[in-house]
Amino acid sequence: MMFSTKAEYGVRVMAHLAKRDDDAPVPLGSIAEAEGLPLAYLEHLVQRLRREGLVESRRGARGGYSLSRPAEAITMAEVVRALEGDIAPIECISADADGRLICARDGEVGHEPCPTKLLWTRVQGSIVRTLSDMTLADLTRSPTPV
Amino acid sequence: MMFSTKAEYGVRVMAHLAKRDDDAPVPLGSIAEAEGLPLAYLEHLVQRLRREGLVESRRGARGGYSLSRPAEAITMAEVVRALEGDIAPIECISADADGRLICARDGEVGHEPCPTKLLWTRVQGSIVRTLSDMTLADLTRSPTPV
DNA sequence: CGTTATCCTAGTTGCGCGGTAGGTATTCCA
DNA sequence: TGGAATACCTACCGCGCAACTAGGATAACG
Repeated sequence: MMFSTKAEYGVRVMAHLAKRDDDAPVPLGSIAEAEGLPLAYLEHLVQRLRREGLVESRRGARGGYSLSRPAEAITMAEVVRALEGDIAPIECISADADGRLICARDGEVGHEPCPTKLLWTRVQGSIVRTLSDMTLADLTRSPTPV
Repeated sequence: MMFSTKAEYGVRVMAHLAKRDDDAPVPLGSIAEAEGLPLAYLEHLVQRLRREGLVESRRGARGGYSLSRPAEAITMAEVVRALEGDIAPIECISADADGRLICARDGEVGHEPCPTKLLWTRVQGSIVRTLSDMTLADLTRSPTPV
Protein backbone atom coordinates (compact mmCIF):
# COMPACT_ATOMS: atom_id res chain seq x y z
CA MET A 1 0.00 0.00 0.00
CA MET A 2 1.14 3.50 -0.71
CA PHE A 3 -0.89 5.79 1.52
CA SER A 4 -0.98 5.10 5.24
CA THR A 5 -4.03 4.81 7.41
CA LYS A 6 -3.68 8.52 8.08
CA ALA A 7 -5.14 9.19 4.65
CA GLU A 8 -7.59 6.32 4.89
CA TYR A 9 -9.04 7.25 8.27
CA GLY A 10 -8.81 10.98 7.70
CA VAL A 11 -10.73 10.80 4.44
CA ARG A 12 -13.42 8.78 6.14
CA VAL A 13 -13.75 11.43 8.83
CA MET A 14 -14.07 14.13 6.20
CA ALA A 15 -16.65 12.10 4.30
CA HIS A 16 -18.56 11.63 7.50
CA LEU A 17 -18.60 15.38 8.12
CA ALA A 18 -19.63 16.08 4.55
CA LYS A 19 -22.80 14.05 4.93
CA ARG A 20 -23.97 16.11 7.89
CA ASP A 21 -23.74 19.49 6.28
CA ASP A 22 -25.95 21.14 8.78
CA ASP A 23 -23.77 23.57 10.64
CA ALA A 24 -23.90 21.82 14.00
CA PRO A 25 -20.47 20.42 14.93
CA VAL A 26 -20.09 16.66 15.20
CA PRO A 27 -18.17 15.28 18.19
CA LEU A 28 -15.27 13.12 17.13
CA GLY A 29 -16.34 10.38 19.50
CA SER A 30 -19.50 9.74 17.53
CA ILE A 31 -17.52 9.52 14.30
CA ALA A 32 -15.04 7.11 15.84
CA GLU A 33 -17.87 4.92 17.00
CA ALA A 34 -19.76 5.00 13.72
CA GLU A 35 -16.66 4.23 11.67
CA GLY A 36 -15.18 1.74 14.09
CA LEU A 37 -11.92 3.64 14.47
CA PRO A 38 -9.89 4.50 17.59
CA LEU A 39 -10.83 7.91 18.92
CA ALA A 40 -7.44 8.84 20.36
CA TYR A 41 -5.81 8.23 17.02
CA LEU A 42 -8.40 10.20 15.08
CA GLU A 43 -7.71 13.16 17.34
CA HIS A 44 -4.22 13.38 15.93
CA LEU A 45 -5.44 13.22 12.36
CA VAL A 46 -8.16 15.79 12.78
CA GLN A 47 -5.64 18.21 14.26
CA ARG A 48 -3.75 18.08 10.97
CA LEU A 49 -6.94 18.83 9.12
CA ARG A 50 -7.65 21.75 11.41
CA ARG A 51 -4.20 23.28 11.08
CA GLU A 52 -4.61 23.23 7.32
CA GLY A 53 -7.93 25.01 7.65
CA LEU A 54 -10.10 22.19 6.34
CA VAL A 55 -12.20 21.74 9.47
CA GLU A 56 -13.26 24.02 12.28
CA SER A 57 -13.63 22.99 15.88
CA ARG A 58 -15.81 24.02 18.76
CA ARG A 59 -14.64 23.03 22.20
CA GLY A 60 -16.63 22.09 25.20
CA ALA A 61 -20.00 20.46 25.60
CA ARG A 62 -21.97 20.25 22.35
CA GLY A 63 -18.71 20.94 20.57
CA GLY A 64 -17.09 18.99 17.79
CA TYR A 65 -15.90 19.46 14.24
CA SER A 66 -17.42 20.78 11.06
CA LEU A 67 -16.17 21.52 7.57
CA SER A 68 -14.74 25.00 7.25
CA ARG A 69 -15.92 25.21 3.63
CA PRO A 70 -18.71 23.59 1.63
CA ALA A 71 -17.79 20.09 0.51
CA GLU A 72 -17.75 21.16 -3.15
CA ALA A 73 -14.92 23.55 -2.37
CA ILE A 74 -12.62 21.02 -0.72
CA THR A 75 -10.48 18.96 -3.08
CA MET A 76 -9.23 15.54 -2.11
CA ALA A 77 -5.72 16.73 -2.89
CA GLU A 78 -5.99 19.20 -0.03
CA VAL A 79 -7.30 16.54 2.32
CA VAL A 80 -4.65 13.98 1.49
CA ARG A 81 -1.86 16.51 1.58
CA ALA A 82 -2.96 17.73 5.00
CA LEU A 83 -2.91 14.17 6.30
CA GLU A 84 0.11 12.68 4.59
CA GLY A 85 2.26 15.66 3.78
CA ASP A 86 3.56 16.33 0.31
CA ILE A 87 2.53 13.80 -2.28
CA ALA A 88 5.54 12.15 -3.90
CA PRO A 89 5.76 8.64 -5.33
CA ILE A 90 9.29 8.14 -4.06
CA GLU A 91 11.73 9.87 -1.78
CA CYS A 92 13.91 11.48 -4.42
CA ILE A 93 11.02 13.35 -6.05
CA SER A 94 9.81 16.48 -4.35
CA ALA A 95 8.28 19.79 -5.31
CA ASP A 96 9.95 23.12 -4.72
CA ALA A 97 8.15 26.30 -3.69
CA ASP A 98 6.82 26.90 -7.21
CA GLY A 99 5.46 23.39 -7.50
CA ARG A 100 8.16 22.37 -9.95
CA LEU A 101 9.36 18.83 -9.49
CA ILE A 102 12.96 18.21 -8.62
CA CYS A 103 14.88 14.96 -8.49
CA ALA A 104 17.47 14.52 -5.78
CA ARG A 105 19.44 12.15 -7.99
CA ASP A 106 19.91 14.69 -10.76
CA GLY A 107 23.55 15.48 -11.22
CA GLU A 108 24.48 13.09 -8.46
CA VAL A 109 26.63 10.76 -10.49
CA GLY A 110 27.92 13.56 -12.66
CA HIS A 111 26.47 12.67 -16.05
CA GLU A 112 23.03 13.14 -17.55
CA PRO A 113 19.83 13.73 -15.56
CA CYS A 114 18.36 10.73 -13.80
CA PRO A 115 16.60 8.66 -16.48
CA THR A 116 13.92 7.47 -14.11
CA LYS A 117 12.84 11.00 -13.27
CA LEU A 118 10.46 10.99 -16.22
CA LEU A 119 8.64 7.99 -14.82
CA TRP A 120 8.17 9.26 -11.30
CA THR A 121 7.17 12.76 -12.27
CA ARG A 122 4.46 11.34 -14.51
CA VAL A 123 3.19 9.12 -11.73
CA GLN A 124 3.20 12.04 -9.34
CA GLY A 125 1.35 14.17 -11.85
CA SER A 126 -1.37 11.64 -12.43
CA ILE A 127 -1.96 11.12 -8.72
CA VAL A 128 -2.14 14.82 -7.97
CA ARG A 129 -4.40 15.40 -10.95
CA THR A 130 -6.96 12.81 -9.96
CA LEU A 131 -6.91 13.98 -6.35
CA SER A 132 -7.34 17.59 -7.43
CA ASP A 133 -10.19 16.79 -9.81
CA MET A 134 -12.25 15.31 -7.03
CA THR A 135 -13.98 17.09 -4.19
CA LEU A 136 -15.43 15.90 -0.93
CA ALA A 137 -18.89 16.36 -2.41
CA ASP A 138 -18.12 13.68 -5.00
CA LEU A 139 -17.72 11.14 -2.21
CA THR A 140 -21.18 11.73 -0.85
CA ARG A 141 -22.78 11.23 -4.25
CA SER A 142 -22.55 7.47 -4.07
CA PRO A 143 -23.72 4.71 -4.63
CA THR A 144 -20.53 4.24 -6.57
CA PRO A 145 -21.01 5.20 -10.22
CA VAL A 146 -17.56 3.70 -10.83
CA MET B 1 6.84 8.74 -0.18
CA MET B 2 4.66 6.00 -1.52
CA PHE B 3 6.94 3.55 -3.29
CA SER B 4 9.93 2.17 -1.44
CA THR B 5 13.50 2.05 -2.67
CA LYS B 6 12.71 -1.36 -4.09
CA ALA B 7 10.92 0.33 -6.94
CA GLU B 8 13.41 3.17 -7.12
CA TYR B 9 16.53 0.99 -7.26
CA GLY B 10 14.92 -1.72 -9.33
CA VAL B 11 13.79 0.68 -12.00
CA ARG B 12 17.28 2.11 -12.17
CA VAL B 13 18.70 -1.36 -12.70
CA MET B 14 16.23 -2.01 -15.49
CA ALA B 15 17.00 1.35 -17.09
CA HIS B 16 20.67 0.51 -16.89
CA LEU B 17 20.10 -2.79 -18.66
CA ALA B 18 17.94 -1.13 -21.30
CA LYS B 19 20.76 1.15 -22.36
CA ARG B 20 23.07 -1.78 -23.09
CA ASP B 21 20.77 -3.64 -25.37
CA ASP B 22 23.51 -5.71 -26.88
CA ASP B 23 22.80 -9.25 -25.79
CA ALA B 24 25.85 -9.64 -23.55
CA PRO B 25 24.81 -9.99 -19.92
CA VAL B 26 25.84 -7.25 -17.50
CA PRO B 27 27.23 -8.29 -14.11
CA LEU B 28 25.25 -6.81 -11.25
CA GLY B 29 28.41 -5.62 -9.57
CA SER B 30 29.11 -3.18 -12.36
CA ILE B 31 25.58 -1.81 -12.16
CA ALA B 32 25.86 -1.40 -8.40
CA GLU B 33 29.08 0.50 -8.79
CA ALA B 34 27.83 2.71 -11.62
CA GLU B 35 24.63 3.61 -9.78
CA GLY B 36 26.19 3.87 -6.37
CA LEU B 37 23.89 1.26 -4.84
CA PRO B 38 24.68 -1.67 -2.50
CA LEU B 39 25.26 -4.86 -4.46
CA ALA B 40 23.92 -7.27 -1.86
CA TYR B 41 20.64 -5.42 -1.73
CA LEU B 42 20.29 -5.23 -5.50
CA GLU B 43 20.66 -9.00 -5.64
CA HIS B 44 17.37 -9.36 -3.78
CA LEU B 45 15.60 -6.96 -6.10
CA VAL B 46 16.88 -8.50 -9.28
CA GLN B 47 15.67 -11.91 -8.11
CA ARG B 48 12.16 -10.54 -8.01
CA LEU B 49 12.58 -9.26 -11.54
CA ARG B 50 13.86 -12.63 -12.66
CA ARG B 51 11.05 -14.61 -11.08
CA GLU B 52 8.58 -12.42 -12.95
CA GLY B 53 10.38 -13.11 -16.19
CA LEU B 54 11.58 -9.58 -16.82
CA VAL B 55 15.30 -10.34 -16.82
CA GLU B 56 17.37 -13.39 -17.65
CA SER B 57 20.51 -14.42 -15.89
CA ARG B 58 23.70 -16.22 -16.82
CA ARG B 59 25.75 -17.60 -14.01
CA GLY B 60 29.49 -17.94 -13.71
CA ALA B 61 32.31 -15.89 -15.12
CA ARG B 62 31.21 -13.40 -17.79
CA GLY B 63 27.70 -13.93 -16.54
CA GLY B 64 25.20 -11.33 -15.46
CA TYR B 65 21.72 -10.10 -16.31
CA SER B 66 19.96 -9.01 -19.45
CA LEU B 67 16.44 -8.03 -20.41
CA SER B 68 14.35 -11.02 -21.35
CA ARG B 69 12.37 -8.92 -23.84
CA PRO B 70 13.09 -5.78 -25.86
CA ALA B 71 12.69 -2.66 -23.78
CA GLU B 72 9.70 -1.53 -25.86
CA ALA B 73 7.83 -4.64 -24.74
CA ILE B 74 8.30 -4.14 -21.00
CA THR B 75 5.83 -1.82 -19.32
CA MET B 76 6.73 0.04 -16.18
CA ALA B 77 3.64 -1.44 -14.57
CA GLU B 78 5.21 -4.89 -14.87
CA VAL B 79 8.47 -3.67 -13.43
CA VAL B 80 6.95 -1.89 -10.47
CA ARG B 81 4.57 -4.73 -9.73
CA ALA B 82 7.41 -7.24 -9.75
CA LEU B 83 9.33 -5.14 -7.27
CA GLU B 84 6.63 -3.84 -4.97
CA GLY B 85 3.84 -6.35 -5.31
CA ASP B 86 0.32 -5.37 -6.24
CA ILE B 87 -0.24 -1.70 -6.74
CA ALA B 88 -2.82 -0.35 -4.35
CA PRO B 89 -3.06 3.14 -2.89
CA ILE B 90 -4.18 1.87 0.49
CA GLU B 91 -4.49 -1.39 2.32
CA CYS B 92 -8.23 -1.87 1.95
CA ILE B 93 -8.17 -1.70 -1.86
CA SER B 94 -7.03 -4.77 -3.72
CA ALA B 95 -7.71 -6.47 -7.00
CA ASP B 96 -9.26 -9.90 -7.32
CA ALA B 97 -8.28 -12.51 -9.88
CA ASP B 98 -10.18 -10.74 -12.65
CA GLY B 99 -8.58 -7.41 -11.91
CA ARG B 100 -11.75 -6.03 -10.40
CA LEU B 101 -11.18 -3.77 -7.44
CA ILE B 102 -12.61 -4.75 -4.12
CA CYS B 103 -12.79 -2.76 -0.92
CA ALA B 104 -12.28 -4.60 2.34
CA ARG B 105 -14.48 -2.06 4.14
CA ASP B 106 -17.49 -2.75 1.95
CA GLY B 107 -20.32 -4.13 4.01
CA GLU B 108 -18.19 -3.98 7.11
CA VAL B 109 -20.38 -1.65 9.09
CA GLY B 110 -23.54 -3.09 7.63
CA HIS B 111 -24.92 -0.21 5.63
CA GLU B 112 -23.99 1.24 2.24
CA PRO B 113 -20.72 0.63 0.41
CA CYS B 114 -17.67 2.49 1.67
CA PRO B 115 -17.98 6.07 0.36
CA THR B 116 -14.25 6.49 0.02
CA LYS B 117 -13.93 3.54 -2.32
CA LEU B 118 -14.62 5.79 -5.30
CA LEU B 119 -11.63 7.93 -4.42
CA TRP B 120 -9.12 5.17 -3.96
CA THR B 121 -10.16 3.18 -6.99
CA ARG B 122 -9.74 6.27 -9.13
CA VAL B 123 -6.30 6.91 -7.70
CA GLN B 124 -5.37 3.30 -8.26
CA GLY B 125 -6.63 3.46 -11.81
CA SER B 126 -4.65 6.54 -12.67
CA ILE B 127 -1.44 5.12 -11.26
CA VAL B 128 -1.79 1.83 -13.07
CA ARG B 129 -2.73 3.59 -16.28
CA THR B 130 0.32 5.83 -16.34
CA LEU B 131 2.60 2.94 -15.42
CA SER B 132 1.08 0.76 -18.12
CA ASP B 133 1.34 3.46 -20.78
CA MET B 134 5.07 3.70 -20.32
CA THR B 135 7.74 1.23 -21.34
CA LEU B 136 11.37 0.83 -20.41
CA ALA B 137 12.30 2.20 -23.81
CA ASP B 138 10.68 5.51 -22.90
CA LEU B 139 13.18 5.92 -20.08
CA THR B 140 16.16 5.68 -22.37
CA ARG B 141 14.79 8.35 -24.68
CA SER B 142 15.83 11.17 -22.42
CA PRO B 143 16.87 14.03 -22.06
CA THR B 144 13.59 14.51 -20.30
CA PRO B 145 10.96 15.85 -22.70
CA VAL B 146 8.71 16.37 -19.69
C1' DC C 1 -19.89 23.06 39.18
C1' DG C 2 -19.85 19.07 36.52
C1' DT C 3 -20.10 17.14 32.10
C1' DT C 4 -18.68 17.08 27.54
C1' DA C 5 -15.71 17.95 24.42
C1' DT C 6 -11.19 19.67 22.12
C1' DC C 7 -6.28 20.18 22.63
C1' DC C 8 -1.46 18.97 23.74
C1' DT C 9 2.66 16.23 24.95
C1' DA C 10 4.60 11.84 25.82
C1' DG C 11 5.14 7.43 25.70
C1' DT C 12 4.87 2.39 23.65
C1' DT C 13 4.88 -1.40 20.45
C1' DG C 14 5.36 -4.04 16.41
C1' DC C 15 6.86 -4.45 11.86
C1' DG C 16 8.93 -3.78 7.60
C1' DC C 17 12.46 -1.27 5.08
C1' DG C 18 17.01 -1.36 3.89
C1' DG C 19 20.34 -3.47 4.35
C1' DT C 20 24.62 -7.48 5.89
C1' DA C 21 26.72 -11.94 6.10
C1' DG C 22 28.12 -16.20 4.51
C1' DG C 23 27.75 -19.96 2.01
C1' DT C 24 26.71 -22.83 -2.42
C1' DA C 25 26.27 -23.60 -7.31
C1' DT C 26 27.59 -22.64 -11.91
C1' DT C 27 30.34 -21.14 -15.78
C1' DC C 28 34.29 -19.25 -18.16
C1' DC C 29 39.27 -18.92 -19.05
C1' DA C 30 44.19 -19.71 -18.72
C1' DT D 1 41.92 -28.81 -14.28
C1' DG D 2 41.78 -25.30 -11.07
C1' DG D 3 40.83 -20.76 -9.95
C1' DA D 4 38.12 -16.49 -10.76
C1' DA D 5 34.00 -14.57 -11.43
C1' DT D 6 29.55 -14.51 -11.17
C1' DA D 7 24.60 -15.76 -9.85
C1' DC D 8 21.76 -17.83 -6.19
C1' DC D 9 19.94 -18.77 -1.52
C1' DT D 10 18.85 -18.37 3.43
C1' DA D 11 19.29 -16.19 7.45
C1' DC D 12 19.81 -12.35 10.30
C1' DC D 13 19.73 -7.43 12.11
C1' DG D 14 18.97 -2.50 13.50
C1' DC D 15 16.42 1.32 13.37
C1' DG D 16 12.85 4.38 12.19
C1' DC D 17 8.17 5.07 11.75
C1' DA D 18 3.32 3.96 11.59
C1' DA D 19 -0.26 3.21 14.61
C1' DC D 20 -1.63 3.52 18.30
C1' DT D 21 -2.35 4.50 24.01
C1' DA D 22 -2.21 7.57 28.25
C1' DG D 23 -3.09 11.34 30.75
C1' DG D 24 -3.75 15.58 31.53
C1' DA D 25 -4.94 20.73 30.53
C1' DT D 26 -8.27 23.87 28.59
C1' DA D 27 -12.64 25.48 27.22
C1' DA D 28 -17.66 25.76 26.57
C1' DC D 29 -22.34 24.63 27.68
C1' DG D 30 -26.30 23.65 30.94
